[in-house]
Amino acid sequence: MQLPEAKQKFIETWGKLGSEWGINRTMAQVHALLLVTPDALTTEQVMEELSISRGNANMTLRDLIGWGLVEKQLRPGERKEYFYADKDIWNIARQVAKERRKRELEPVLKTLEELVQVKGDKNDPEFKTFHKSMTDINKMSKNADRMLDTMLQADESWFWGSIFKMFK
Amino acid sequence: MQLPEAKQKFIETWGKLGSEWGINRTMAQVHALLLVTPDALTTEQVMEELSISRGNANMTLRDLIGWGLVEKQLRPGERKEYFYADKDIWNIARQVAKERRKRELEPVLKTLEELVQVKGDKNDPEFKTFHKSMTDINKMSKNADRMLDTMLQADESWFWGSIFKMFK
DNA sequence: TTAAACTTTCAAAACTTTTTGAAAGTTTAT
DNA sequence: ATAAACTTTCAAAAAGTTTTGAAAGTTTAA
Repeated sequence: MQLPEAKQKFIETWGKLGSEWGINRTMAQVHALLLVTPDALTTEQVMEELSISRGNANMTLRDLIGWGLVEKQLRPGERKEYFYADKDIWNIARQVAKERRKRELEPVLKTLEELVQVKGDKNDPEFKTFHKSMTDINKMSKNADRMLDTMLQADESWFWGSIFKMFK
Repeated sequence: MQLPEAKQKFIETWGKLGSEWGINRTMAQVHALLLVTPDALTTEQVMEELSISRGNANMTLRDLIGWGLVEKQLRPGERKEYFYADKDIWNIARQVAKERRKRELEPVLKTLEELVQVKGDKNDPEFKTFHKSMTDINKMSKNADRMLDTMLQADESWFWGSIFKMFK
């Protein structure tokens, strides 16, 4: 397989993976493109490479910046904006985990907290089952959340830090 | 908040979370319904409770069985099929992780393996960036995969087993 | 100023996914 | 063998999501 074909395949694969995990396909594709490109690209170049419209390219690039995955670069004497993706995969994973936790997990944790509080008749099986499920899910989510938090700060924690070094 | 309202809220929340993470909303909702219901339900009851069509209920229930989250129960002397969800949240999480790894991560790992092999000119920055990204992503994915695998078998591993006990 | 070079917006169109419901299929009891 | 009770299928419709592109907005240089 030659480089251009390989790039295409990577963009396609990354896009598919993204969409299966709730990330807009185009966003994942633009990210993939920037990941395999040594230097920063302009909106125009992204449009060109992926055959997408200006509006789409613009919105997607802004989203990627919002996710902390891409940065805008300005070059002295040039008006165009250039976009560059961090290529450290560990940073990328961290960043995505962080954002999704904030955007999607946190609101759920808040709701669960409420639902655990719901009072009812302790002899009613309906209530018992509901309460147990809420308590269990809440407990596990909180633990997962704490664990994620610890992992995200792994560099600062000797304990997880040393465990993760095994995997880096 | 009263029980029926709380149930509704949980079903809604679970459904939303599912769809944000690439799981069909209805499937997550049916699962949520079964999670807060002490006993097994029939297709008819699921249709009724969630106001969905027979076809949809049937397909969704079969999908849930395919994910290993729900089991079909048959009662002696009855023709109807009853559906029951495992309520152990640790099992649920394990099961979902296992399935998604198999369905979505494995194919990506296979493609990455190919892409790492792609040969090219070592002085071409295009090639260098591509190759480095592929190698890094591949390495991390493999590690994540190994880690997941270890976690899924945590019960059988003294090392992770003892770490996870802290979180259970 | 002005106009050229860019970026952003958003309503409408295209596309994708999910849902419906009626018809076909299957199983069981008699 | 029949028919009632139940489950499955799938084409068409609805719902949801993403993309387009032209127009509006902004910034900069002269």
